[in-house]
Amino acid sequence: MGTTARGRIDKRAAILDAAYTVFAREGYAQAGVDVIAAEAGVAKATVYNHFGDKETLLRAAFEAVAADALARNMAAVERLAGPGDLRTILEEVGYDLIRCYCDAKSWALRRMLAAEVGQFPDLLDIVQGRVADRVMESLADRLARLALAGRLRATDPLLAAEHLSGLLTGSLDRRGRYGTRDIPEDELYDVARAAVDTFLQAFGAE
Amino acid sequence: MGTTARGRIDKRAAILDAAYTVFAREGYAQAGVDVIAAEAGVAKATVYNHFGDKETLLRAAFEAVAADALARNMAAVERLAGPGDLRTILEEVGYDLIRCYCDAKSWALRRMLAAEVGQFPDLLDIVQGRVADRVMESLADRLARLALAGRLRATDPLLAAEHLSGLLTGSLDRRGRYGTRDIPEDELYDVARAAVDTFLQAFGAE
Amino acid sequence: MGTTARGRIDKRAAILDAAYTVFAREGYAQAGVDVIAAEAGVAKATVYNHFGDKETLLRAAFEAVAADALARNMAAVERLAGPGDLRTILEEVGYDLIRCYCDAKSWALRRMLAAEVGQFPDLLDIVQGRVADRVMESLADRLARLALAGRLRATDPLLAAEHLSGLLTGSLDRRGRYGTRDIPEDELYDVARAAVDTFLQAFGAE
Amino acid sequence: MGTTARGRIDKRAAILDAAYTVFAREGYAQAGVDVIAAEAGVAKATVYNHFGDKETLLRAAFEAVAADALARNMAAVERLAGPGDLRTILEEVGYDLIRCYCDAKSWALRRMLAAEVGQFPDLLDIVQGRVADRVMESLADRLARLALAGRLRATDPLLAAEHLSGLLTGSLDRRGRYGTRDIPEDELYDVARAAVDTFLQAFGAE
DNA sequence: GATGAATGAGCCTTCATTCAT
DNA sequence: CATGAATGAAGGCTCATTCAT
Repeated sequence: MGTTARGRIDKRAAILDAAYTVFAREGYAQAGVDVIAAEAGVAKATVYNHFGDKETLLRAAFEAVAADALARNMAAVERLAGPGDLRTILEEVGYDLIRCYCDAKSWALRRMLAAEVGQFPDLLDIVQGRVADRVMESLADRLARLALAGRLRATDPLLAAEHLSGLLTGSLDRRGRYGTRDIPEDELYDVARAAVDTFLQAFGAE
Repeated sequence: MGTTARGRIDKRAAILDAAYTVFAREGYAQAGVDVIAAEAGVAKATVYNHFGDKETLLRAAFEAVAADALARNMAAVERLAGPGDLRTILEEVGYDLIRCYCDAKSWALRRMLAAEVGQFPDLLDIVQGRVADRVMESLADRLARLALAGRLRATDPLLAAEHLSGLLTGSLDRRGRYGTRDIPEDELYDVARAAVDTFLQAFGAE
Repeated sequence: MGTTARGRIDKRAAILDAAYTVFAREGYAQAGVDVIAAEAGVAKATVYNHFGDKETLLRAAFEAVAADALARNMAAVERLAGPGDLRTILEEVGYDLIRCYCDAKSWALRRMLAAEVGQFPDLLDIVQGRVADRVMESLADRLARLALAGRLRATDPLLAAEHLSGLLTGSLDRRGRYGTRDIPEDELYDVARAAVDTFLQAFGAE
Repeated sequence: MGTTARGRIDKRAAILDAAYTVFAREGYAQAGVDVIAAEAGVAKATVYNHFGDKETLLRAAFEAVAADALARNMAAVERLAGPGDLRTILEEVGYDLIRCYCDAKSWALRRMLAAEVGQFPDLLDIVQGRVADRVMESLADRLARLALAGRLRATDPLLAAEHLSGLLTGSLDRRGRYGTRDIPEDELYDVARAAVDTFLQAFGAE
């Protein structure tokens, strides 16, 4: 009994994992439900028992990954509160955010979103509404507190957040070739440092 | 006489147009060649006579759109040379670049690239190698000349170009919902102005 | 319980049967898998579930018919062992072999083999290696025993078998118009009798 | 003018040749008219200008090859009239007939006939009516004359012809693997000698 | 009469989905 | 609930044939 319930949950998780892996690897349309089932180690019909149809499976997989991405981005942003040298902190947070952006699952999330936004516009709500917007708001909050504390120039904090974000990620699609190339760690750090440098030039106190 | 050749060329162009439209609307995998043929007003076999297979058709459509995008981006960047108030010029150029970025075909180009880069890595060479990189280099060239002329702070021009670009486009995916929402013109202008403002704060002379 | 397995086996057999019928009637290339599926009373995809592709289906159908033909030819040849008047026995065996040769499925087998040997050379191994050669060897064996028993002239038994076979079947392609005409039973018997007559004239003891 | 007519005839012959080559190589159904046209060095439409459709082209090619085969078989049979040692003559004629049978074009003719007799029964009339039957009748004629001359036992000459033919060709399908293997010359000669030996044993005078 | 381009029908194969066990 | 088998609706591609030059 407990075993069964466990088995059931395990299977569900295995399917979700397999689905995301296969969707990310082959794209939603090209991904076969047989392949997902095989990768999850279950029968094809079991996938349907759990998720009803392929579209629902996509959404479920999206939600799982989006939740994970949200948590990791939030954790990065929240470190902006602490004391210490502002440039150093910003560089660390920036680097962490870049790392989140360049995570394989994040690349896949954005690629799949771009691919399917036309067919499934509600995926945007999952990714943007539940993740990107919240992260951006949170970042703006922290920057606002820094401005209040006199450590940054006082401006529209949302704009500052957008610009920091743009400086950090603006070159990553090109550098990472849309997720098909792994950017070396030190290159990532250079990107973060340069972005923070420009950001502080523009938004630094005084 | 010329009619035949014209007719042939017209059909080829019509197919390319239709292909891009349908690919952009439905995604590469979901797009049916029959639909493309119907939209182009030709028989399905004619599509195959011209392009051999669906994949080649995708590449050809990509190349056509990429060439167009290149031309329009280049035209925008080249205006950076002229005389006049630097902020004003930058705002205009920035606005034009944003307009290029937000063109329906450009959205589609990036979405399709993201969607299919896993299956067709060479699309990256078309879009990035032939367009994005060149535009960025060209932008860096112009910024370098402005720095030489003492109108900008002297720094790595490629970095400056990347940062300007990041500031301009960093928020557009979110604002434009990956191309599914039309951003009003004045919002675009605000974005350009804010980006240029931050850019000049960071890279302005003095 | 058994019903499912039965059903599966039934379907497989039905598909094989239908495939052979349709292949024989229309030729491999012209035969549509939909037609085969319809004739078998299953969905087209079921054919592919069982056999993977059309080529494999052809081979499977060949093998089934070849196995059947082998059994029937062997049964005929094995009767050559018994006692009794040699001429009578030879005539009966000869007649049976001719009947095997003129069976509708045998005509089709040879026709399809001839038709497709260029594209699928391994069909030859199925038909010739597993059937024709074995029957010929078996026939040679029996003739050898008859020679040993002094009932036939002692010669190369394989040659004798080939010649008996040639005498029996040499005129059948013409008479049966490659399987498109049914040869009357008594004509078949005449052919057998004449062949045996010539055979005994050449290979009879004394 | 003369040049044009010549060119026209040349093209027609080239198409017929190419058609037979391609039909023989790939089979009627698999053979593409484009391929035939390419092999003939003309445009596809030219093939249609000359022959109307693929079926007619097949018939025309058949007729050309059948006429050639008839001529060569007849030439072989006619040598049966001459003086000289009967066994020697029979062996030579038998060998020649076997050579005709094993000619690449003859294999192809029979293979294609077998393949398409179901769809185009009239091909049988071309091959059998115009060639096989006539050759057999002609052979029977010669054997009858030999019997009249006391050099062969007097029997039904048509039967004798059929049996000689069966002895000669009975093993060739197997030996030549339906035309996919070249039988060495000396093996062919052995076959002829053995067939004639058995034939004379059965039908020799006295 | 010869050609290049266009066509429409058809065919093999795949795949999301359902059903019976 | 998990599974193996079955299905129907497409979809990419080919090819015999026709048309305009």
